[in-house]
Amino acid sequence: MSAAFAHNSGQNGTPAEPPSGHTPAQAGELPKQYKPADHEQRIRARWDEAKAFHADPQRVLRGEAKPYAIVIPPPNVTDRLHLGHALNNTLQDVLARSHRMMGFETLWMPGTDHAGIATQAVVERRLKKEEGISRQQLGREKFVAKVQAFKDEYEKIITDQLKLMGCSCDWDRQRFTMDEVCARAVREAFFRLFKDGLIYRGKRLVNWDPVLQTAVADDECYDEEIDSSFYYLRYPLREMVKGPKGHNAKVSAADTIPISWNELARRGYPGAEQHGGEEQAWVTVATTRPETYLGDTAVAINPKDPRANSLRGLFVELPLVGRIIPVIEDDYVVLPAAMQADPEAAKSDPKAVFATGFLKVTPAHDPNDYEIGLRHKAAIEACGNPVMINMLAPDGSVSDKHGWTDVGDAHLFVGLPREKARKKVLEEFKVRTVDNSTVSLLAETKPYRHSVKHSDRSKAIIEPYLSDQWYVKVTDDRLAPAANRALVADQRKSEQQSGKAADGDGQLRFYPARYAKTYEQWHDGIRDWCISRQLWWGHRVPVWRVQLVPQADDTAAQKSLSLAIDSISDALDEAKQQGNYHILADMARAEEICVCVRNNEAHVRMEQFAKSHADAHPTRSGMRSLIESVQQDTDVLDTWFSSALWPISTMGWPSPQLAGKGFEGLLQAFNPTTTLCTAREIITLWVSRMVMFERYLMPEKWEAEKTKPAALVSLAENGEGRGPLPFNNVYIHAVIQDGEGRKMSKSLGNGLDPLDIIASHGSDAMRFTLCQMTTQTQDVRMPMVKDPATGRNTSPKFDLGRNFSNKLWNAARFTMSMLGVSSHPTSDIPHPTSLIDRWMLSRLATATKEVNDAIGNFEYSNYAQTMYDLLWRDFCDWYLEAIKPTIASDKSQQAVLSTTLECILRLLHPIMPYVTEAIYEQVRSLPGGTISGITLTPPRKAGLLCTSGWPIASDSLRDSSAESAFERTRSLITIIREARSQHQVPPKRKVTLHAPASLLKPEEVALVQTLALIEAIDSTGTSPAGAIALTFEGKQIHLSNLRDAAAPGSAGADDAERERLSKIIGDSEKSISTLEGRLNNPGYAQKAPPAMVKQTQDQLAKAKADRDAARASLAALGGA
RNA sequence: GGGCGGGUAGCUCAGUUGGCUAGAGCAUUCGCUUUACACGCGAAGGGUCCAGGGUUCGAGUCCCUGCCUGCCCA
Repeated sequence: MSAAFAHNSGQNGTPAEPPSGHTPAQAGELPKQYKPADHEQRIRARWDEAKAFHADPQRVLRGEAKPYAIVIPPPNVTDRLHLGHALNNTLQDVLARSHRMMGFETLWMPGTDHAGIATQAVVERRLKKEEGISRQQLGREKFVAKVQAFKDEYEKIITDQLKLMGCSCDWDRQRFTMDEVCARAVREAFFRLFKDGLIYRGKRLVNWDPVLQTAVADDECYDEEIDSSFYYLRYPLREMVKGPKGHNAKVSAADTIPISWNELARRGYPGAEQHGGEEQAWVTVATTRPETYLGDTAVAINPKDPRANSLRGLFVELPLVGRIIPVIEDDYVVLPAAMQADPEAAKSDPKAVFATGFLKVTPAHDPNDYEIGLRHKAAIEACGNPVMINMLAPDGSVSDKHGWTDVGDAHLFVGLPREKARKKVLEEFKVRTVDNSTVSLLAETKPYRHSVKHSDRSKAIIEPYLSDQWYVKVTDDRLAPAANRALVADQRKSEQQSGKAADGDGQLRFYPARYAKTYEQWHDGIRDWCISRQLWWGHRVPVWRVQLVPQADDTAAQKSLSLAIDSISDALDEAKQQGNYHILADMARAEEICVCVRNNEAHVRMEQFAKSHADAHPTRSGMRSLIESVQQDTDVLDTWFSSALWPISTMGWPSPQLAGKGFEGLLQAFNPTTTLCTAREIITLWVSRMVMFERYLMPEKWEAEKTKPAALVSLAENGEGRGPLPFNNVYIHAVIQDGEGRKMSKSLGNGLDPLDIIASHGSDAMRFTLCQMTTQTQDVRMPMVKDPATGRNTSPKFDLGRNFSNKLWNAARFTMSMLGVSSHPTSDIPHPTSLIDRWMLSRLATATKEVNDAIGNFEYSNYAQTMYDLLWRDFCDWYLEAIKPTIASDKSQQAVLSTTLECILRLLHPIMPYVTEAIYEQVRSLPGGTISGITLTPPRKAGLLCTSGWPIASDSLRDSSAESAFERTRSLITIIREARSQHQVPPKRKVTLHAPASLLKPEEVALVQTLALIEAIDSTGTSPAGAIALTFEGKQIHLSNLRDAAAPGSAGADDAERERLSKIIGDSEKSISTLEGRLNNPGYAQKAPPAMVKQTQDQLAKAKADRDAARASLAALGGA
């Protein structure tokens, strides 16, 4: 089957496998190779039919099972899943499946995220490409319908991908961040935060994408260097001649006069005398964005600048605009390199090199200037200017419609896009001069390469832009600080430092622990969260804005405001609505009333109110004379707002009753969820917000609340940020990079599609490999190659998992063939006493413990590696090979074989669900028998392995004497194998071992015979000529009968033997010198633990014995 | 600028409280159509554990400094 076939299947949703009509074959008929495509679809169908992954909250509430819950980090519907998703979801599935088998009532909640800006951008691009129109041309309603259709398409692709990966999600409960259940949660959360004053509207500088025309978050931007220039503009200096006009009245040029260089010189301005005496003086500002001068409201100088003193109290006039703005002093201004304390050092700072010491201050168009503007509000406003003057339209063109009023002669720039405006400004400055002089307003231009913020989605250069946005006041003690208090004590910095429990109250734990620090520091430096986006795809802000008719004076305005509020309340019948509205108005400004609606019913009423207002006859008095317009806020919420509610919204919060039938008891049973499994950049974007919201929105006494009968549980109470956590553990996994350590991305073409891997290697192989590479580091590399046959990317790393699946398959095939031929076991199986069986059970018990520890600590690589060694090394290489002669007749051994295989299947199932389930179909009907000390609880549903019990292996099975005895036998076998290989003994030839009878017990002899191909052991104490000598535990033993006497090649046998012995002597001597060196160190015997010294002495004795024996053999050969 | 990782065999990575004469898989070499598996079996070669200091009887592991590299936050 081809990769292309499977790939298509992902898109149309048809499972990848060809129709097989497969019924479980008899053991003997199983094919030699495990073909994933022959099984995966059938297995998945069996899981689905049995509803094997459907969680029942009632079992938890009745106390029949403990809960285990994971919510999926909802993938964006923007695109199909990549390998990072495959990793993330495999890790979750391993947790879900293992805990389900351990007896927990396990809920893995699936779903997808609407991904506001990302999805809108993709659909907009599609629309432009396919239909050649913009979303504005299509209109909001039709556009949203298009996005909805796109979402449906990708939601299906993603769901199918997850299913093909084998994810054991509770598919009946699948959610989408914009479905009705989640939307209810969003409205409720917004309402409560709004009512409690934790959501506000404010004019701030945001990252503005002028192409998509929306605010974007920092994480939706990237920095990229561009070639640009520093432009040096001259602003003519003036001084005020008239006294203060009224309070903050506009100062005009007429209120000021030009100031000359002579006057500046008189004021002590260094170097003023070098300029033209009575000509008007100027200052030079350096900028990369000259067009923004239209919005300048000050010019700043560093107070340490020697020129500052003489300029204090002066002004500049903005050319063409004519605006008079003050010279202010602010530490932020970078001093030119020459003025700095260490001019040489300053030369490495490009800003200092390019600086003039004067900074144009444009608060509405630069974040630093914004801060400066706020610091010097009084000085700026004294000139009659607002601190912020916005001179751009949302599309990035120069505009006098968005807050810029004193246009003056600058009208020639209005309407120009950013780039054209820049050119035009430079042209105008170049040809104009400072009054009364010949000095050009444009001093010079210097090329400058610097980093500029771009929008991820449109690639446009970000414009810092002043606009009205909604904010969540996360700095409030009930939000970010409460999130930090949620950390467990030993992961909190403050408590680690003080050594005592401070105000922490939570159980939130990060794995690996270092990420707690990332989390804590994020909250320490957090700023209020801008939650509004000027998009069409998302949850619309549930606030209606009521504009009032302007009134003649403040008193009238306030009166009209009160009347309007009353009339709105009446219209909405607020009293009967039981607090479903929150009406907010700024009494001082009295221009607008905000009505926040809590639910859909309230929304509909508000809609009707708006309609009735619009329909009202203009001449009628009453409401119409008070209210100008009524409309819902057009913004939508940041995607993370709905994501932040995911753990509770998916379970029906705020109203399981309204959410529907399947939601009863879900929150009570599964909240807080157990573990969140995600990537590290998500700590700040998502983890933090989920903790803040849930702690704030859920009832403070949730532990007590959730034990009440369902009907009495109240979800409507706000805590003070002391509510329950959304999850107790946060596991942060690695990021998969390509072979060169680069991020996988579409543009680099180095990404891997999970479905391609599944098609070429099988789902289990992919999962095993991903687990195996998941260590505690932060990045893992995945070398990628293009498959020439399919043209698709793949990686040879997945061969590991494919080979391992196949190994398991064949081990099972062999086991079945062995047990299939035997008669059914009697009811009383003797306790296994043979060395090899005791050894196998001991290894099994040890591995089980290691796997349990690994799962508990999220050590996926250890888990996979332990299973690899158990199955491949212990079970296949040694156990299966060793039992071949005895298995057919040994009932006890049959039970060990059968039980061990079943334990391996169960232990491996969470990582490799398909192949283990497929084998289990066969194994269940095999004769076996139980082994005391091993508990294998039968499946709960439909005989499925995925619902069977996790194996329990008693510690009593761990048998150190069996392990050491086997270890000793194994080393003898290895020595013999090495000698055979070096002497090129034909692989099938059985040789003769000459060794004392006391060396090995009979069952050990049997193992050596089987595994090293020994025909017989000769204990007569003699060995024939031509026998070779081996050293085992410092004693000489011999091997003979290596080949037929007449066989060719025997002539060279002595040389081979000499070479072999020389190597042993060399290796031994190297060891001897290392070990002697250690023992001769005087401090060693005195300070090292005695057991350590003893061990070294033993090692030395053995090395010496090995060397001496090899020397003796070499001498006997007549060698050097 | 602040924080967090990584640097060990040709490649990808393990190496948990210091005890190591440093491991695995892949790749390489040699031998095998061994009736579970060639997606396999047996054997072999391959390392200045980034560099330099320090602590210690003993350092891949702990401490300091530096270099390279990646990520997150500003």
